[in-house]
Amino acid sequence: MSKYPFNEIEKKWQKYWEENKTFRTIEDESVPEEKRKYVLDMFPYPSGAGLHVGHPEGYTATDIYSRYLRMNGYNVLHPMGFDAFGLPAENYAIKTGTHPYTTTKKNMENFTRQLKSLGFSYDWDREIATCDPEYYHWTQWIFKKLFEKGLAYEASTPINWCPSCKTGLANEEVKEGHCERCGTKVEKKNIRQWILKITAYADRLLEDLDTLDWPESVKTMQRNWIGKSEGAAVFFKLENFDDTLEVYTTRCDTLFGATYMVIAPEHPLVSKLTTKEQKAAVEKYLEDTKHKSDLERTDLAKDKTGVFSGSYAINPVNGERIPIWIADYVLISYGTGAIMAVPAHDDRDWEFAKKFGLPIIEVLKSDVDVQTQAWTEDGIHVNSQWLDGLNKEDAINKMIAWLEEHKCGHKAVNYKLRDWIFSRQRYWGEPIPLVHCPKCGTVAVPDDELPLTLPEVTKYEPSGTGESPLVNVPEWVNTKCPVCGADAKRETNTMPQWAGSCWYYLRYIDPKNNDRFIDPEKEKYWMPVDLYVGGTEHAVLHLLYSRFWHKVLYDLGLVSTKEPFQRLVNQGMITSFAYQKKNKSLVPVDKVSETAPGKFIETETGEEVTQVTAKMSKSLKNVINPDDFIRDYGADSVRMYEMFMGPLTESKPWATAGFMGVYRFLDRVWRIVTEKNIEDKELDKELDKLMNKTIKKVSQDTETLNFNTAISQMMVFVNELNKLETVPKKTLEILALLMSPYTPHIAEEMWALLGHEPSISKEKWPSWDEKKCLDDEVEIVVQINGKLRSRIMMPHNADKEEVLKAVRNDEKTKQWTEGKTIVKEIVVPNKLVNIVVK
RNA sequence: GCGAGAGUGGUGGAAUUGGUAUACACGCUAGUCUUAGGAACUAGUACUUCGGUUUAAGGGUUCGAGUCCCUUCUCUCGCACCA
Repeated sequence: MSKYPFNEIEKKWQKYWEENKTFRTIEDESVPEEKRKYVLDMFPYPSGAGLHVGHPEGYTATDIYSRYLRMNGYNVLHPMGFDAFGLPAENYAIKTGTHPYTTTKKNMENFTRQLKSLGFSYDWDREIATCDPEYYHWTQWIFKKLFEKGLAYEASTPINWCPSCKTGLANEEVKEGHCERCGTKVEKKNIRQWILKITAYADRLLEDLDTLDWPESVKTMQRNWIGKSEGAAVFFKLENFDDTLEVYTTRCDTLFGATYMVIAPEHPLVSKLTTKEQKAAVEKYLEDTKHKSDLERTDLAKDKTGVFSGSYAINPVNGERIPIWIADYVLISYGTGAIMAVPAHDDRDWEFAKKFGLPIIEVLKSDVDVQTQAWTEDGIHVNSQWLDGLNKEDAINKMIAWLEEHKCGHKAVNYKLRDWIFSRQRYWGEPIPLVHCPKCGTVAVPDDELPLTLPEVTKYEPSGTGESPLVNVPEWVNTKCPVCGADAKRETNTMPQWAGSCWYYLRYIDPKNNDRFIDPEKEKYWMPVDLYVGGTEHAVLHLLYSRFWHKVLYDLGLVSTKEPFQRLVNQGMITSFAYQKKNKSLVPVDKVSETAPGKFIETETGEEVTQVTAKMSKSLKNVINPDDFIRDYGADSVRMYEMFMGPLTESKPWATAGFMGVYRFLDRVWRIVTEKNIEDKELDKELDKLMNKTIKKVSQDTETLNFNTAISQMMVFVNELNKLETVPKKTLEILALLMSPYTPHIAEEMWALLGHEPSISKEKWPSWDEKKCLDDEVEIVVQINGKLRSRIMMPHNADKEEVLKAVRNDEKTKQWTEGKTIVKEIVVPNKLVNIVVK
């Protein structure tokens, strides 16, 4: 009995594919346009921990799809690379002095080894790394395009600042108000930043979502993130000042109910509006809010706080004096940082008005007493002079017309989307290719000086002043102005990690081009990406940023499509089993024993625990390392199990027992090929039918990415073959072809054992004969009043009368219909008959 | 609070989109075998008082509902004082 020698087989074929460049892709012009496909994975950050089980899930899915397409005559671009700038390598450098490139390179080598050990059919000649100067040359070049178009600007903006690490942090590096690295409470600090004007593209980013084949959930998240809202700007004259206060409102029709105004503590008019009497109180309030974190400020459950400024505004519609308050429930970052408060019809305003004793005026007919609770539903206007009796829509239109006529307001649109803070005070990122000249201002580094490479530094630690470690390299910072030649200084901020991933899918198309970022002919050949598979965690970051950059490139005529990723599929997360006590606390896997099927206890205490699914974590001891399984059971098993677990898009738990089932399946296939009699003989009718049905199901399910059910069908087919004494060679050839996208190593070996030349990946995908998939005789289900009562066999496509005749003669049916009146007979061809009786 | 999605055996999950619920796999039970291997093979495995009953709970539409509609509950994810 020979055991399935996966280790030997897998090494052998990986070597073959590499040496023969089996998966090298070229832009073959003879392939018609509709036969060119670009299948892309989200490239990984090469962390020190190596691949986790989530990586092979998405990567296997695209690999199966790519191999399937190639066998169906498509020219497929399927590349891989590394998102190689990133904080872990830099933090490690701060701790140990090891250059981030050294760490990153080592990790990339490890990732490459792991990816190759899974047998993915990437064209490795197209590999890229975002930290490679040949690559970031063009990241800098694209940044220059943004800069030249006026889409990059400098501003002083408050950012998250860790006083212990002496550095600014990205939002994603702040966990619950504390520094992810050292746990220190994060503060706000004003730092000079480079900002990209993504808001200029808000409308197009929103509208073009409709043209994409993306999961509805991701589109919804992007829509919410962009957060377009339509309303009006209203100008309020200020009492005692020759100035106006502008607010944004979606309900300008409730203007008659505005009883006070609120401006954010950061609003530029705060000091001007604060009267002498209120000065002390306002200053104390500003000091208090400054120390609150974003989390504390936006916590819905907290009490409203605020302070009266001492000044008044004039309501433009009725000339009423209304007090101006300062409160942190109004955000400076949305709208104008000022609101008109209508406490009768807004929960937040109502709560604030109650706390500070401000008047509440009903302007929409309410079912409740607005003095005791806010009415936030619709209603007909009251107490609103010339709006009384109107509905919401008509009142809004009439009010906007009035405001425009009297020049105290106009229609306005607002977005939640803010401009993208693009600079980081870090070393390990792309240098921003700009020079600050005292005479010429900020000037771009000329194209022939790109790439502007990172200099060597002795210390990776950021300077204490909120600047990047690059400020400590005077010979790099001090330069000449490219325009006038005067002494000038380089920009020392670097780009965020998102920069490199904004356009990497374009570089794969032309990865070695030293003259331009992409050859337009090649770009036209492959773009857009036909299938993009990755996790859902990038729904509003990478996937929004890259759409933005792509649209800028499109406007410059540098790419031919409006959108980069035509179809997006989110793979589900692979979770793990964990065990939960009655009090909902989780118990590590190694502290639990199974006493009976489905019964688990905590070993030490004997307390009953229930099996639940949870994210993999070190503390729960339920982390699965794919390397272990590849070593012990082979890459084909890992690939196939991850596809067999369930639908690609669902999150599902890793069950090692289930994994063994797939391993046994491959072992069984191996034994059939190596131990059974294989003869070149005709298939009997039943086997031929099953084979054709299998080809059909596997083809259709692979096409639609329903890999789990395709695998089920292969198992059904193999279970049947396993019963045979002598196996027809044809069936095994077909099996090898069907398996080859899923388990390419064993399929190549089978193909060779059956006497064929490699590589099976170059063979044509098998086709099925629809006629052979049909059964001559079909089972017809007989229902009486919708309940299953009998089954009869009928020839395929028997006509209605024939079927009914047979049903009436059926003994069991007779028993159920005897003495009753037949009201109706429904016949579904080849499936069922339903007789309704009384 | 708002938005999106999901609830099917002991477990992961099928169900040609309104037509035989539980395919395939795991686990379990019994047996055969022995190179004792996370082996292989055979049979069984939703519940049942054997009439029937079952797709989170209840109601509706229909000849017929896991699938469509309404109500409720639970879970997951995202956003969250966005004026």
